[in-house]
Amino acid sequence: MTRIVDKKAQEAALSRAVWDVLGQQGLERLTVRAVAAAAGCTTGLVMHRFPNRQALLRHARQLLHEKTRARVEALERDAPSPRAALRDVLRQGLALDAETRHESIVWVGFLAAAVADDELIEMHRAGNRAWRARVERLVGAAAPDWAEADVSDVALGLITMAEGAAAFAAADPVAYPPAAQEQMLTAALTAYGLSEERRSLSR
Amino acid sequence: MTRIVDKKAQEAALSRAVWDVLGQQGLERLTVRAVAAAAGCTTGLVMHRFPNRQALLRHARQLLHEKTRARVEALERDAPSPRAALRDVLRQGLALDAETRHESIVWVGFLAAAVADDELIEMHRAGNRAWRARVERLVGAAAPDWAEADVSDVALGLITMAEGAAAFAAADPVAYPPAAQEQMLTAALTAYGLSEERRSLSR
DNA sequence: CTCCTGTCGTAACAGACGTTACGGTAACAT
DNA sequence: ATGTTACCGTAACGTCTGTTACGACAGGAG
Repeated sequence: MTRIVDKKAQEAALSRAVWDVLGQQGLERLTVRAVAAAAGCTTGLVMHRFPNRQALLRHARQLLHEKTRARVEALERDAPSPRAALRDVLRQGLALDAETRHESIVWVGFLAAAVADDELIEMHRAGNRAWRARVERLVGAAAPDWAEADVSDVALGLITMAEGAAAFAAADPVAYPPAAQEQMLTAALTAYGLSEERRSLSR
Repeated sequence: MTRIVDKKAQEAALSRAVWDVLGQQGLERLTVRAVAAAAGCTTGLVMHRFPNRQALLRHARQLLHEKTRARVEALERDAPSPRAALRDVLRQGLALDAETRHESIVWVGFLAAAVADDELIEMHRAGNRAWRARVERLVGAAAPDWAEADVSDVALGLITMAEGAAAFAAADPVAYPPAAQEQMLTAALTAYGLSEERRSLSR
């Protein structure tokens, strides 16, 4: 009939191009032409795969969410203990290397873009609430005897800290090197009584 | 000689217009025309006061930084104790009402814009480092017997938590109501042993 | 009053933008 | 081999962008 093209792979490649432009040139220069150039094609292909720029951005946002979720699930599955799982899952959200630093910049870019796009902000909220629920579950597993309210407060403190640290480190890698972020996370987990080293008796 | 116009006031009004557009329409719609419309003037005045769009954005960024610094200094000056100062200063960084929520959106917008503007990112870094140094000083005053490294780790955990919470709450006010943010902050300060309620003996 | 200097609205410019239309091309079915 | 259908590069469209140029206007100085 017609020749076969891997549409999903093309869409993923274009989404990666969106991440590249967003991370290296910023939201203001995130044009269809720039994405096409980063993907090594022309605007013809981009507009053939997506009805418009909005749909392209939304697909790229969705794919980023799925990517991080897969990474988190793998970390959680492979963790030797609930507290290790909590620590590893939070750790992956930091900006510790070039890739995660890039991801954090892209995350901020999408958040800024969501101001002008109702569906983007809705996607952010859905993903963020799932993320929060996950960390609450991990905190609950790491501290089974805690009251629900304490689990909620601590989980919130942890996810906001991780996200804020990633944003700070992405914007100023020199001032926030990986070691500083890791020590910050360790200090927080220890303070909350969620460190793996020695179990705290209670809060 | 010539008629007198309050240039500083005009620049401030235009900067407020930048904040308005950035917070309500987002970075992508932050055009010179939109700023002029929000300020109730035309592009003629905008381009008469600023050499170009970049300078307008940078001035607005600078003014936002000075605004929050003034607020923080007042809070710090009026605080009854070092621990109250720390708590109040961190609290003002949260997104607890419409104004601070708006400020947080604007902050994210400027951070996203800084990807494409070397001077904006440099301004962010300078302001952020000053902010970090301030909180480190406040933590040191609130816990005089701590080691320098501990002060640094805890201060970093606190500022990243506050910034992350503001961003989350601005993007999803329903899921992150003021009470949740305040409880999160209280829980963190208590966990770190920086609560005002009862002095912790040591970390 | 008459300059005259700074103010700022109006209008236009070139370029970049998202989007549409079209056509050459390549691969599959027959 | 030939027809057919989807693919996608090319080019154009109208719109919107930052920026420039110009001129009308206002108010202190002489």
